[in-house]
Amino acid sequence: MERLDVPPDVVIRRLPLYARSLRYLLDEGVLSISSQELGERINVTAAQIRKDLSYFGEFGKQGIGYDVEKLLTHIERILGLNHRWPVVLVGAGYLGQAIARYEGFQKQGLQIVGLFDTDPTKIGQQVGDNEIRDYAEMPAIIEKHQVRLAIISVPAAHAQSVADLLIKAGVRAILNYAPIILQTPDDVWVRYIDPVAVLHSMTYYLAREQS
Amino acid sequence: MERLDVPPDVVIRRLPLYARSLRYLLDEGVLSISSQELGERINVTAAQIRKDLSYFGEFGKQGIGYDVEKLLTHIERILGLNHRWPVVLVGAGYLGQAIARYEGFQKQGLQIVGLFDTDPTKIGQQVGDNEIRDYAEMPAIIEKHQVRLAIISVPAAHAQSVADLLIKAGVRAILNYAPIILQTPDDVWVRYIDPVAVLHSMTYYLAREQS
DNA sequence: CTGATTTCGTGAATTGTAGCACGAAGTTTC
DNA sequence: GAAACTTCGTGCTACAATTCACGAAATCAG
Repeated sequence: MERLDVPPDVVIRRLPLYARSLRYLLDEGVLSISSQELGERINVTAAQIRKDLSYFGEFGKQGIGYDVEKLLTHIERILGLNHRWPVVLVGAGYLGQAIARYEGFQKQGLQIVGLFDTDPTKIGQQVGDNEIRDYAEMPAIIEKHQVRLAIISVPAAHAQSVADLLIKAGVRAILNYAPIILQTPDDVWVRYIDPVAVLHSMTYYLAREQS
Repeated sequence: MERLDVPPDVVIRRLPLYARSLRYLLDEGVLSISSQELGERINVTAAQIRKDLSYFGEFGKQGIGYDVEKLLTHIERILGLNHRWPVVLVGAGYLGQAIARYEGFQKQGLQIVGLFDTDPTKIGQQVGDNEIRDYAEMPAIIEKHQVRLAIISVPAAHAQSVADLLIKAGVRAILNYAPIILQTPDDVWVRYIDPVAVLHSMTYYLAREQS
């Protein structure tokens, strides 16, 4: 039976973790895996994996499990990873440069096609494969590559105005490293990378341990 | 009435966001704020904020709202942010160095007391206030500063063994930037920073937009 | 070929989270 | 100082997510 329900966002967020684990398994030469075993690797229950996948079809075989390569292909197609996604990166400070140099993006279908900063002393510098450009060039680059995905790594004080610029130029999804909540239209997706908040949530538990 | 329920983890994860917003409000000179207004700033409903806070006490005043400074102090105390937390950072690649140089940690009560790498050419180099040290010095530094919080920014292939070392030396909470799920004892807290997974969950929606 | 075993997919039950809505307590207006 | 407002804290309800548990389908052992 095909499911017709819309998959909840929590499920969508787990799919990339399944995909990554399957990539590692493929590298290890594992051909097939059960929901049980996969779950142990990523600390998720077997039932959850089976239910999550059931939103998209039937990919497993009773008594056997899942064919690693096939399931990976399915999940990548579901996530739209069967083609490359052009991404612009705004903010070329230490963090922005580290992001620009990280091969993990390029390897996983995310191609940084533009790196921007306002600092005139930085503009023109080469960072990995990218040259740092002025904000003024952003709309043209976004148009040229049909970019819909952006990463913001500018100081908090500038993040909102950068987001506004990006959205005006056609960006529909933003990954924001700046420690501030962005106000955006309903049809724009925003997610946050917030290490300080994450650490602060852990200090809560550490503070309560009997030491 | 005092609540006796254990606050769920989702609530604990939101507290740092409330705290941050209150810090901004304090800087802006705002003295008092309603749950409604605070909610609008961080895209959370007013009821949720009130309910979250009710796990810890009664901090507001009917008809008025919350005293910004007082509420911030309360939340910081709840999160254990009334004192500094020593942190070790393992992995001094581009990302690790960017993290080490980010002032946001130091400003928010997180003090990096050790920066480690295995690369002999890096050891001894200065990165911001920290010198890159060999793994061999980790246990001593962790012991000396009573470190319980660590950040891992090494390649995925080494993350698990680094986590094992850290835990053995006394670390109880880990923020992991490596794209791999760590296997740890139940009494160790682990959280992940995973920008590729986050971007991949957004490509799902982008791939489905009528273009 | 039969019985034991494995593992999937999924409805049902359980657990967890968020939001509503209202009494209470405070402020503001005139 | 009374009436209109504002806003909190929270019991209750509705919604969402997770886990259980079982029939079905496949494999394996002898």
